Amino acid sequence: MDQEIEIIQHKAETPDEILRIALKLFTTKGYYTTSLVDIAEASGLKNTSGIYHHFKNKHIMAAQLYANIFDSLNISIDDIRRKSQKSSEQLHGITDLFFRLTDDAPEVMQFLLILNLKEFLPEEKPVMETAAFIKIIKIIQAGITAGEIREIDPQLANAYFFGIINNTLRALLTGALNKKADAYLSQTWLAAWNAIAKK
Amino acid sequence: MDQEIEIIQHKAETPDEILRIALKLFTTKGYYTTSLVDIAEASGLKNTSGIYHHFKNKHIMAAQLYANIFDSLNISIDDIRRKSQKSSEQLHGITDLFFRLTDDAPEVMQFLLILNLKEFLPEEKPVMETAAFIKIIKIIQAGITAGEIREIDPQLANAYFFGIINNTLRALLTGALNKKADAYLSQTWLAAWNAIAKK
DNA sequence: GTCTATACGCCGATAGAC
DNA sequence: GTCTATCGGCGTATAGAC
Repeated sequence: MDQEIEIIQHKAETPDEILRIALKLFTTKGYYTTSLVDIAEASGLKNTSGIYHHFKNKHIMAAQLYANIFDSLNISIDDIRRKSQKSSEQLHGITDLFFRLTDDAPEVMQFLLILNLKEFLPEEKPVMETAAFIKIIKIIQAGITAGEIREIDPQLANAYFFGIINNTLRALLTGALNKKADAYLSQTWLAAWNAIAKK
Repeated sequence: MDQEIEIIQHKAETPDEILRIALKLFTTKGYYTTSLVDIAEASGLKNTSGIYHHFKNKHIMAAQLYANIFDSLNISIDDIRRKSQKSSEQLHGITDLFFRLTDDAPEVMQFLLILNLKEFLPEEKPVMETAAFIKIIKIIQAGITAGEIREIDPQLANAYFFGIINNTLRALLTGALNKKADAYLSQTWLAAWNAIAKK
């Protein structure tokens, strides 16, 4: 028992740490209900001035979060596509990723699934037009061509598959389901895949 | 050809008309990005004062919209439950309702599916705890008991079924799918029901 | 590069004439 | 019950000392 240990009030000096804290606040409170004072306080700063040292303004913080999240998603999807040729396995990989993120980085999934991005990032591409999600549509198209997935509008197949996946994750993020995401992974994957699989 | 007819700039005097206009703006622009000046202008008023005549403040407009929408949803679900005993038919009725609303009152579905209500109505019940949605869980539970729906956590079955339904409607509302909602109704109902039906 | 202090604008809200 | 005028406050953003 080391009684000397002090509770260190964590101070976030680096831009990345401040961004992480902003993401946390944006996803729990909302973008417009989070003031720069909130972000400064949560970062252990006395002022908003420190924030302006790293970011030109509040909006650019949101834009950078958007870029970071969709970029890393895009990279992850590239990885997944490289590991396997089959659409079913690629979709399984993406499902694994989303469930893992829900347990390990719920703010990221909140950003993707709960926030109304169009409201505070109107100039950014809608989710479905980002590189990452265009690739998902391509995976589905390939699955249809290969005969793994039944022949329906790829956008519709996407809505069905990720409807089940994302809505389950939404239920987890809002507390309607209370185990860890991982506990629902295998059965939810099956339900989602069955919704679009051929035969 | 009646050349005398003038384009009448519509003026919204009644509280209900103003509320409808506010809903439209909240769902297209967002709650915080919609000012009372915006609402006044869209209502054909020169000032915000007219609005304060009907509503104590901006927040209460959102709260009233919330109450109206969930109340009428609750009533509709009661109607649907009265018409049939079978869970499958009740869920079918709710699916019909949601698709019809998406075509006829997209702002209402936007309010339910796209807006992050917790951000500007933090004191209201989360969607899943409203009377309407508690009844949906009851319908699913009854379906499990009756052997129509397979034996899984009702919250999970709800996530699957309405994952497919709502995500399809989201795709419609955001333009990823471009026909009328009605065009996707029958196949989407089938996909959603198959995701939870026994055997 | 973090502090104090402060400017500036927008928006919600009110008072009061008509 | 709609207008004019205006207030107060909050939140973003900046200037400048240290």
